[in-house]
Amino acid sequence: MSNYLDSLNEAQKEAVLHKNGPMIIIAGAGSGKTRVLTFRIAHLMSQGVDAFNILSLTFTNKAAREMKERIAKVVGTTEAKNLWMGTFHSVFARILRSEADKLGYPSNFTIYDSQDSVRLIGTIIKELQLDKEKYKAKQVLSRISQFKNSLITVKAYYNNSDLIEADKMASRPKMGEIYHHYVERCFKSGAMDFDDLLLRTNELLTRFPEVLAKYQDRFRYILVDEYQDTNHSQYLIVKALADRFQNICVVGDDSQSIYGFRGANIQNILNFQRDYEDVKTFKLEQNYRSSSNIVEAANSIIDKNKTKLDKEIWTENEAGSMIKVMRTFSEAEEGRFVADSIFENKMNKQLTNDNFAILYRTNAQSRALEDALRKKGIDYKMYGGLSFYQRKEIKDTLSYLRLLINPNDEEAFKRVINYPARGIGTTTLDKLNVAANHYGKSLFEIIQNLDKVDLKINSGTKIKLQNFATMIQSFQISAKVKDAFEVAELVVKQTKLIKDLEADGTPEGISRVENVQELMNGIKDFITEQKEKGEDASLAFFLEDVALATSLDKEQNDDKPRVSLMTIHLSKGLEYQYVYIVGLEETLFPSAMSINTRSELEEERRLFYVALTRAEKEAYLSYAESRYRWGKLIDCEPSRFLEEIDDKYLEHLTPVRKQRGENKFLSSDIFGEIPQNTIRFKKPISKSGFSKPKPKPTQPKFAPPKNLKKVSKTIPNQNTNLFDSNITIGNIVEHQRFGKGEVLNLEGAGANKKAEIKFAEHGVKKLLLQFAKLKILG
DNA sequence: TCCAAACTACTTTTT
DNA sequence: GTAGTTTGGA
Repeated sequence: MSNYLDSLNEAQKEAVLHKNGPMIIIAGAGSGKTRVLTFRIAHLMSQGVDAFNILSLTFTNKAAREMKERIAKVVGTTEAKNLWMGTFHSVFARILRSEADKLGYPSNFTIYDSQDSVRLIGTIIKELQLDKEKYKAKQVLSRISQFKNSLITVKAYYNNSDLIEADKMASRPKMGEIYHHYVERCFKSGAMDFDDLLLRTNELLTRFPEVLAKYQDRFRYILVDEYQDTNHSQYLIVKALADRFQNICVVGDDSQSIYGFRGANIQNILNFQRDYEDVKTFKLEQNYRSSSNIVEAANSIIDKNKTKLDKEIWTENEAGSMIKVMRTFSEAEEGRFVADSIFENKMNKQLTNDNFAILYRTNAQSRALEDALRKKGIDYKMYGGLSFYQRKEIKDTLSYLRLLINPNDEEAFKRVINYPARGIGTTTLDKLNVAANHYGKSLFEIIQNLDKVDLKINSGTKIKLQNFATMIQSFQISAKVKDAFEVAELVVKQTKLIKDLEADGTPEGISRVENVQELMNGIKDFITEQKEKGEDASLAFFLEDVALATSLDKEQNDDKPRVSLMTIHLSKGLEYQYVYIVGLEETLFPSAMSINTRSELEEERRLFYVALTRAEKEAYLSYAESRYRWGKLIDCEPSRFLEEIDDKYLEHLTPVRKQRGENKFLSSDIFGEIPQNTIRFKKPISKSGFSKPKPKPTQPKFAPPKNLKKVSKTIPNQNTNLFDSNITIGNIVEHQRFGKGEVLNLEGAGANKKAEIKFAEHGVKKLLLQFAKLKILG
């Protein structure tokens, strides 16, 4: 152990060696925080603390796994295994399962993801016959989420006239009612949403003192990573558990608090010293990760924030290159610039793809970047976005599995009752719903007891429902003797789910089949791995793992090194030699939603700080002058954050565009042109560098022609105005989805003009020319 | 009840 | 530009 200590600096060593009592480690970006946490846990164990008595809460399950592995290297695998380590959600889901009966929940409760929650709220809004324009399911959910994270139960809501008044003012007077129904429906379905996992834990610990005492006694040492991103609900859990022994160690960096939107409370870390007595404070201020240019530039940004703890991040690393700033005229050019630059750096420095990351503010930005990388033949992997587990076919398959584990799971039931189609439509489902609400039973209980309820459904439908119930019950029986993979296989076969997808025949259908097969492989891998580790390999646990895995946890194991694409939020805690931060434009980053209050803007600024401090060697910042957003081409202004970095850390790049014939450049090939290289020049120090002087005085030659955007907008679009075009009978046309076909007949005029077209693969269809995007081939 | 075409809303970030 | 929802015809 002692030789490990030698590798630490003074501040780190002190933090590792401090044993008892409350402590806070304020750890700047790249200051070796994970090392400190790892060694601290290892050190505690070497001092005789039992692994069972240590609870360590991390931000992702991946981080927990990695830390466990590192600890295992110091103290041995068997010992490390006994550590309680994971995200708040997964650790407390585990505890809630074993204590579920106290709260009236089944131990096999389902975990609703946001999609399930939104759907349920949508259903409730419909049932209450509320205006869905005023009550947007997503917004309602985020409001309810706020309540839950602040421990405002339905009862507390009704006792709080301020909240009621606020919702009235927002013309949503029925908020309480929706909240009430939502909580009841979740409970009846045996389901907890993400917030429930924390809220119910709090309920468990407050309502049952003996349970609290038990876990207080178990978790004698508690460590919380990324403490700046904990919400009130998490704060209270930690406080309750640590109350007895007060061996609480929180680690965090207020400058990296970026989850305010989901209820994270930066005050938790700012006030930690006030919450506990005799708090020891440790500051890790030396950055080992980044070049000093990057560290200092990042400091110059975060200095603009008013709310923060006092600390000074510094580094001994050499200055390194300037931060490169790139202005491009479109998002497509931005993509090409990034791809070219990665390619260039790879070649010049003989690096593999995994040394590069591209970070963006919103997931929607990934498309242009992916296109550019693909064209350049650079392998990449994208994190987040529409995740595998959120795809329809995957959710449907999982819903069967969920339903057999917990038949009361309403959302799962509704997804699969008529999928694949078995003749149970909305009418029947509505009747079932009415009955379920009337009897206070779940949908599944209703179809199990069709004889006892008066549903006014015909006998044919009744048989279909009974068959469905029987099928699910047979799965349940199989699940008792078979393992998760075998059950899943049975389900996929019996329900003809794959067959249904295969019958589709379209490319999308084929990829859906592949996805389901991929899921099956995933289940297989999961249970083999769990069995090897001697851990829970049940279907129920697989479902929990899926529900609580973060996007970073779901990394596909793949031998190829790949460039990483992700949102800045996801990049927290990671590091790469070369980092590209794209889309530095006003209303995109900072987001238009976050420029109204000081605190929101400060969070955006912290986000930028996080992004920049991911870089070890070089950072590239880029912005486009125009970009497609919500389907329209809009003009963009450079982000204010660019101006906030001291110019002495920056170097401005401009793409060299082909000189010969700007006409060609403006042709429809406009997005296919690839700049061959980049030219570097140091820009004179001037703040106005980012405002848009056009034409740009320094490099008029390279500045995009003023009328560029107009030109690109008016590229003849063959899709519009076609309804009065020269399409005639006998033309061969191509449709986006249906492919090639022959025009058999035309009818109507103007906007109502329709064509009857015989498609090679899809038969004869009648299409409104106004909408059918037809290309005339001859 | 089902299917396909038409329409719409979406884009801030996530456990 | 896309996914999910609504509509209308069979």
